[in-house]
Amino acid sequence: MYRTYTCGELRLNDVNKEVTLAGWVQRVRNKGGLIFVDLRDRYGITQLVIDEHTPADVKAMVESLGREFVIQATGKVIDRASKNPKMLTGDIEIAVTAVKILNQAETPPFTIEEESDGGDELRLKYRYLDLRRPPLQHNIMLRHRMAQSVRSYLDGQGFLEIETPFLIKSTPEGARDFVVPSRMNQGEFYALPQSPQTFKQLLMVSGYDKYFQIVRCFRDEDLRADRQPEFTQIDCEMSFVEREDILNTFEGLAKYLFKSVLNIEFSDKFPRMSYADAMNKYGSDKPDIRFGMEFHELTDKVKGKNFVVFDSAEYIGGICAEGCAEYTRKHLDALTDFVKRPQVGAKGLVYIRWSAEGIKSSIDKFYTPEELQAIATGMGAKQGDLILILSGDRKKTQEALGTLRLEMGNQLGLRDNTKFAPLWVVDFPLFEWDEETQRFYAMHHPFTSPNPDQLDLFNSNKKEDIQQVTANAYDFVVNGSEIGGGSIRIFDSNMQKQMFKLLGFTQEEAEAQFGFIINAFKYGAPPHGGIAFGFDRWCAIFGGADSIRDYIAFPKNNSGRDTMLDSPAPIAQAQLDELNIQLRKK
RNA sequence: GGUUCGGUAGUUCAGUUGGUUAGAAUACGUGCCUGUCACGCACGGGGUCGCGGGUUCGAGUCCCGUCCGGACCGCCA
Repeated sequence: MYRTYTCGELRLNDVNKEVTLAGWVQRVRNKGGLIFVDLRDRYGITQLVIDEHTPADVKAMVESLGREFVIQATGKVIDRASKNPKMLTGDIEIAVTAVKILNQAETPPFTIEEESDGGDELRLKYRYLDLRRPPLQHNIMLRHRMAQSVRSYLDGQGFLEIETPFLIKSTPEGARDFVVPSRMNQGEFYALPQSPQTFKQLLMVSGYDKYFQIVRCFRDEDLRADRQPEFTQIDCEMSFVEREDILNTFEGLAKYLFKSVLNIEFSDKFPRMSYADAMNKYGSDKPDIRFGMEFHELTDKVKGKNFVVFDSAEYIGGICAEGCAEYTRKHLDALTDFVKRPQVGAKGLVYIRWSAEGIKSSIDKFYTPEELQAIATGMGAKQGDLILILSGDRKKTQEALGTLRLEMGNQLGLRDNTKFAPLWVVDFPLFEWDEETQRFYAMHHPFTSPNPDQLDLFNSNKKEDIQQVTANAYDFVVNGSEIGGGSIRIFDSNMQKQMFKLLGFTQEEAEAQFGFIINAFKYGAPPHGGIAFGFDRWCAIFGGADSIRDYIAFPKNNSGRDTMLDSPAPIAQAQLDELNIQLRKK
């Protein structure tokens, strides 16, 4: 037997037990006559002690230990002379009588402790070492608990976990596909699924009325801190349901996870907000409602004072930053630079400071103090507050103001990662008009149904009507992060035909791409709908982190590379020959 | 595809206007140390300043190119 206990479980009431532990040497503190060794495994750290009672050969062996050696240590649990209240095992230590080196280790390139000295790139390259660190181990364990809770809840609700294929067919809509060449069908390619969307709808046709899967999905698009080319979804679909049924079922899942993983209870129903409200109040379809600072539209209130910027703007809106009237000119300039960065895209920033000395603004030339005070009061501001105003195109300006709002939230410490504000966003537009290609795209996907009260608009074929159609779709948002989204699907073939028509598909194109599902729907498709959650993101949010990378055991870097494997990589000529693929010279 | 920041010791970083032998911390090695737990003290080894070119009497520092990495925009139905 390699061990009788783990390095995390021994306590004062284990004193005098003869134990054997196994693990990695985190640190050796050699005091001369007295040596301490921190022995680590995934359960914790236990201190080994070598003193004058320890056999000389054991002491010599301990003196030869290096960081990350794998050892087995036997000894007696003793009450420590000097306890460490910061450690769970800090009341005891092991008086070592025997040590065996199970494996030596080279000195690792960074320190493997709570806080590593290594940079991100290096730690990704040696991911297997980074994963030894307690913070990463906690993340991986959190992910495990989340997955178990999801299964336990959905199983309890009668859902079946059903696997769907990874080698499927490429479709030009949506994200770029990862493609896989077929050896047996030369010149043809599989695609890896962006999601099991069509399969789960087929499973509804097959009568499995509650389906779920914790499943890997693939998208060949550029990465972000919260986006990986392969990621995991909690993919769900139900039959004989309306929107309300779905929202209730999965609000139940969310509450179950909050309770079982974080021990946070939500007694009230999660708030719901229309897409239009979200854009008008927060400039985002995934608003962070941990704090207020809602937009106030000023478009009709501030025009006509010869301030050309405002007079020519389609939209003027502002936010009120409570207690920020004392911001210095330098600070305000920095905020101006922030919104003028190309990523945000505002042309400038107008401010109104309402301090004890009175009202001061960047537009004093055009507005009297009384007018400015009226604007401020109309926005619910009081003395001590700072008002920030952007103007321009409606959508772009709202989005920029939304970015500024989040920045102010960050600066004012209003975005506390231990607080959670879940939210359903509903009534999204069904279509997005693309100027470049002069056609509509499905905002969600082409199987999303319009809201039941929108059918006249949906069938009208007029561009201005179509643009207004809202979808029977919903997103689940937590703390400004989109955690999940779904819709009630189209199950009527005439409605599906109209959908393809509006998206600019000919009958033949629709047949070629989605023939299998159109066919399937001819044989008795039940009304159905579903939702998919970004599992990695959900884990990161629960862990209070911005990046999903630390919740994925082996993630890719910003350029989609695995620096540990050094992939992607070229393949052998023989492999290419077998696939009948010839690489083009650059 | 774009914007922006970075690449100097194993690691994390500093390096002034272009000027002597490129520094610190940490890690590593050796020695001392009986209550450490970020142990302490002393000594020591450790550098193709990402790579290529240019300007200059002289380049870690300035210029051009290139590679790599981070954040973001586009993209992500």
